[in-house]
Amino acid sequence: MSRKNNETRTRILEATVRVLEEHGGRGVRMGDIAKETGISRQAVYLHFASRAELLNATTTYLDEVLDLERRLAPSRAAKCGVKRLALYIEFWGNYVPEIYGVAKALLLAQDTDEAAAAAWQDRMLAMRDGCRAAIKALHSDGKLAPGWTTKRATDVLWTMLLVPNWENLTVECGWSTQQYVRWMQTIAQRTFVKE
Amino acid sequence: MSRKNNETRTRILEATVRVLEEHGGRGVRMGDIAKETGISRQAVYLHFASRAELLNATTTYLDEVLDLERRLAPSRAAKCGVKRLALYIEFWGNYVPEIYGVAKALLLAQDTDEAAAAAWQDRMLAMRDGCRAAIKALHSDGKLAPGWTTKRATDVLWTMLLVPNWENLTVECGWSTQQYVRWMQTIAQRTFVKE
DNA sequence: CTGTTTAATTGACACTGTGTCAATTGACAC
DNA sequence: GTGTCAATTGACACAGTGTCAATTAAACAG
Repeated sequence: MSRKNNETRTRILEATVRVLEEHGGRGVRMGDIAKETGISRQAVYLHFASRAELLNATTTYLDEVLDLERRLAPSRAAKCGVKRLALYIEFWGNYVPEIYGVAKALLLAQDTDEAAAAAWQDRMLAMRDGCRAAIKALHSDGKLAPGWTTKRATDVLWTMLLVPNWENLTVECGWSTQQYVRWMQTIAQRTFVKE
Repeated sequence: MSRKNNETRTRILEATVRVLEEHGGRGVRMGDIAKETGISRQAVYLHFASRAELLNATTTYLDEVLDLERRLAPSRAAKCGVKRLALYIEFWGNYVPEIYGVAKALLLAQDTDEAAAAAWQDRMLAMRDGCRAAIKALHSDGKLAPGWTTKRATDVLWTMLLVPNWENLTVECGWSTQQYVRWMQTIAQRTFVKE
């Protein structure tokens, strides 16, 4: 029934996460995912219409499993803008490593896949909202450094937090996630906070 | 003869730049490049062994045509670290838009193509050297802000200047290249320069 | 227990894109 | 003219995505 149906769907999603994480999101084919799930390649298409849809569903699945909302709570509850900025960076910096494989796959699929490009765009716009909220909190505390508009500061914070930046600092430069979070907080502080 | 041979090779490279630029580096096939050149798809393989080699050769070609060395000269000749940092950012910020299409294609080819990944890596490491030189100049002027090691500052500057950051600020956020350069200079100043 | 439903399987196929190969054309050089 | 070499055409192998039809297997309802 629909019960078994959903179980397999979940098994596919779990397998996708595993295999994508293992390969850093690069060069993973539908057949690899099917094999990891323990079903035939064609059976995957009984649950997901296309590779892009599977990748997209996997990000949503990860958001649930990793409890995105709970993780976002501290930054949202921050009582001042400075704190909110720091907590948002902490949240995101710890979240990226967990979604990295899937994110990278979605990012690379942009080449040929229009739907994948749109899905990625969506996720990034959601992240942007978080950045905007942090900057606005800073602004309404009167703590936004001179020279910044809300829009421009949001743009820069958003860009700073892009996945390729985390990727470069950790994978290429050998930083730990903790170091990444600390320094991003420091730079954001120096860049956006008055005094 | 080899004369005609090289003319066609150049025509292919020119066509590659054109068509890649036009499509933002996304979804461009060997056949598209051949068509743009005005030759058959197979003929492209008489000059370049693979897609990755063509993309790689195109970056080298662009470096020559755009006179990379001349553009690098001002930052190299800077008489103080602060100036060098600003000039390097200016150089790079104005260079990226000109190589964007090819860079993006190379970036996306990483998914399946090992050689493309290596080629991109190489280019990025070269850019990193420029960053390191600027940070070292700053350091030997005694102007590197407290808390930074040369290595860590280089890592951050390098990451800041990554292509996806330029892409996000211009394509997604609508910044002009001039705005990008100005703000990157400002942020780098605030982040790395003492006082 | 039987008949129905539904997930999954197998095998085949269409389609696209990369890369290779063989046979042919056409221009230019000697 | 003959040889050389770039380029052409057409065919092919190969990998990956997505589709389809026929079949198996298991769960479920009566």
